[in-house]
Amino acid sequence: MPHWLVKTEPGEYSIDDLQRDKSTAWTQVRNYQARNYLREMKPGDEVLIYHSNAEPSGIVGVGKVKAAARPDPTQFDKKSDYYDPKATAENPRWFAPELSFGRKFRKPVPLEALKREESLEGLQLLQRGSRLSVMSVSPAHFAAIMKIAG
DNA sequence: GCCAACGTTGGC
DNA sequence: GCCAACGTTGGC
Repeated sequence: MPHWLVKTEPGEYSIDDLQRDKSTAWTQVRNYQARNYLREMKPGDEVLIYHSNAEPSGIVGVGKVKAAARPDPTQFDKKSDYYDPKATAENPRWFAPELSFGRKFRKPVPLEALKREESLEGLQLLQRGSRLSVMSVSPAHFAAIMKIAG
């Protein structure tokens, strides 16, 4: 079973917001590689939640895919910053799965700590210049992160 | 199809 | 706020 990691800026939408909402449509992703990962997500898949531009940035908890990706409604909303004039109802470009809250780590695992872990070598998040906001995580890396988080 | 210019991400 | 590293756009 694949595992995933999604980034979010806590000022925009934090894991606390997800906990409050119980689940949310993971909208507003506008990058093709990330989009492709979102479309691969299946109900039950586990998803690490990462806070970027945070103090400190790091993995703060875990959620679960509740429903596979459907067209992201923000692409059709002319008033949205995420409106995409090239997207149509027949041919949507962007997709959003429904993610549900799982648990919040007692202590976040900061990026600094992730970098120090030999067991996390090769993790996409840690690759130079990696800016992807959605990525896959190998079972071994996922297990290692859960172990660090306690 | 190349590539310069521009925009964005995200750590620091 | 800076800036490296990418991604995207658009002229040619």
